Amino acid sequence: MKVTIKDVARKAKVAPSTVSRVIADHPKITQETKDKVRKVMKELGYHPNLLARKLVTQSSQTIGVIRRMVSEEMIIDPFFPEALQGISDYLRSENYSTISVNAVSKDVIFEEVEKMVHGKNVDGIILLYSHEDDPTVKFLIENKVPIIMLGKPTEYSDEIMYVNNDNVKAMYDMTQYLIALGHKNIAYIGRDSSFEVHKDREQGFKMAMMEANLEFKHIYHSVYATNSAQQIVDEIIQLNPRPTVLITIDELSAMSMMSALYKRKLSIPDDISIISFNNSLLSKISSPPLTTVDIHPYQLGLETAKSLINQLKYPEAMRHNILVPTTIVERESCKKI
Amino acid sequence: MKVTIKDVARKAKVAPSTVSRVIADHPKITQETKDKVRKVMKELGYHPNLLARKLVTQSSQTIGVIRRMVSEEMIIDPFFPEALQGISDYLRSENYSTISVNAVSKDVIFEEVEKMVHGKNVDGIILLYSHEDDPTVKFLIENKVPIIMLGKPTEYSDEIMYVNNDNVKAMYDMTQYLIALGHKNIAYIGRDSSFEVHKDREQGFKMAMMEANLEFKHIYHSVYATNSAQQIVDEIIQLNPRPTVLITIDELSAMSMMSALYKRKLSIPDDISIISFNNSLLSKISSPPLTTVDIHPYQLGLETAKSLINQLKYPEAMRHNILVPTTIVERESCKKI
DNA sequence: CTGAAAGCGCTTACAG
DNA sequence: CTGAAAGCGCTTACAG
Repeated sequence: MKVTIKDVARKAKVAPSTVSRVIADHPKITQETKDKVRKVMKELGYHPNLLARKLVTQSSQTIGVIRRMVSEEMIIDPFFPEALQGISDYLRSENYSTISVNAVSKDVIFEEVEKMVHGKNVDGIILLYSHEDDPTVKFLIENKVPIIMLGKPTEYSDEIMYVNNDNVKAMYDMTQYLIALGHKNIAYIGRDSSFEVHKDREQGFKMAMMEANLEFKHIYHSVYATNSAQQIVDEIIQLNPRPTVLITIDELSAMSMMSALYKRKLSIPDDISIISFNNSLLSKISSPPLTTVDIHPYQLGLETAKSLINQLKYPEAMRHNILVPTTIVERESCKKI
Repeated sequence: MKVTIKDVARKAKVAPSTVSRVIADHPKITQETKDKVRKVMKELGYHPNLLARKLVTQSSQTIGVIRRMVSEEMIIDPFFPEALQGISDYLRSENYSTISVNAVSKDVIFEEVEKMVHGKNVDGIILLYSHEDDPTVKFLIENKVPIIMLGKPTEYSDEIMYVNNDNVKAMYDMTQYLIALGHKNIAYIGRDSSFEVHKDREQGFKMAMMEANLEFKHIYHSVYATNSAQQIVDEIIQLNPRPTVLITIDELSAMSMMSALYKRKLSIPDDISIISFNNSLLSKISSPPLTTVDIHPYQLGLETAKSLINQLKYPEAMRHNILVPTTIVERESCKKI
């Protein structure tokens, strides 16, 4: 039933080592023997046992992709499937498999990562999140595991290569865009700033406002839950003067703000404008379609994977981080005033 | 640097086989030697090499999760991350890893599955899709790979165990619910019926309409692209009499319909009602929040994983399929008339 | 209760 | 250009 390299060798009347070399398409094997061996492999239905190969080559040809959700709801954020697709498409093209860990709990993540690193199950790790004081990062650095971060490292920033957007600039640009449209009273709805991305975005917002000599007093930090959105919206619409535009930092946040606004009988963008980040399909099909910053999640994922594979191939190469540019996509949720 | 079972054995003055038995917590090893060996493992920082173990035990302790997207946009459907989470949570609890394949192309999927099966990289496969004439399913059956399907098999239904909702009943119930609310003129927006789920839902709809002696002439098949949504909506609103409610079969479809309706200045649910399926966070935060059928994706995923692991543990056990019940969740997108 | 030995299915110096 | 041998790091009958 199970056919191994020995069976092939026997039937083709060569040594197992020769069969192995044929599989690897070793240049010094004659075409003749290659053909002969390959024919036998076909006949016997031989397929190499990858486990055995991994054991001897000491390489797992698989990459661990670690994702942490701060909240249960983050699971449906369209950023992740798109980034993950970029990662797995690239890894597949390089003949790597991906094994993924996704959890809310820091401890679960730590355990899983420890297990896969010590068990030699992965050649490298992609970290899809970045926040302060993360034991997993510490562990990976100490064990010299090749890693790359999609996002911006808070610690060990000299040792971790990363791929990211320039989030300060992205938000700076977006704010300038709003100002150019005539908006002066802008409300900013961010998120928990223990994540680097949110710190950066907030900073970009403040920079642009300061430069334009505008006040930035309406800064909120939403959590994913919907009632918090309603609460924020209710606060905002009672402000006098009322902000003319809401900046949200992802599509899920934008959607819940819109819901809350509709509930208060406000229409978008006639009564109030709203903009967001990501530009997944969700932005296109929302009502109305969202003006948004395209952060190119697929591209981010792809570059991240590429960068890690490069690290594995050329461990001595110069470290360098990659910034994927962002672009503003105009749709119908934001009007000129 | 690298510490193996031999190093531990030497330092603990026992045989490697004893160390191995300590790792496995073999009952016949005295507590004394266990303690001694474990102490040395700690001191040396020993961690078992999982690759080696897998090779000798002929088990990979990993499950392949295969997903096929009919369209690029399907990638952000919130059904999948929730189902996947259910799967990976369960697998982790049983000490299995998951390795995933996600692609649009049938050929890519087939190749990847072939590679992981032949390479002994997986102990079993979870199929997250079901449609006609799928070479991957054929391959898995022929190679006697343990599989389970989340969805309903079209072929080999005697050989494939599956976990599913009763989609006929789910849609039948929903249609009855709408009829009870006073809706008589109902438009149904389904999808490509080469997927089993869509056939079943459509059938449930027709059954309920027939039973109530209502006509069901407004049946559309949307694709994921937004312009098709606008087209369908434009057709529907010109009908005379105009349908009072739209049935959509997932949240993405619902969102794009709502967008298209808003563009034509119709308000939901005052001018027209809309209902959907899934009940992820998206339904809650949409504007207005969607009345929807909860198909319990997390539970579906969990049961699927559980069922596969059971198959692996007890290969001789009776096959049985699992149906996860659905529930209607009332929100604000559908009114009584 | 523990050890010596064989073996899982490959790859890769080392010879020739 | 190809083969014989050793070895990757474990587990598991088989002895004792």
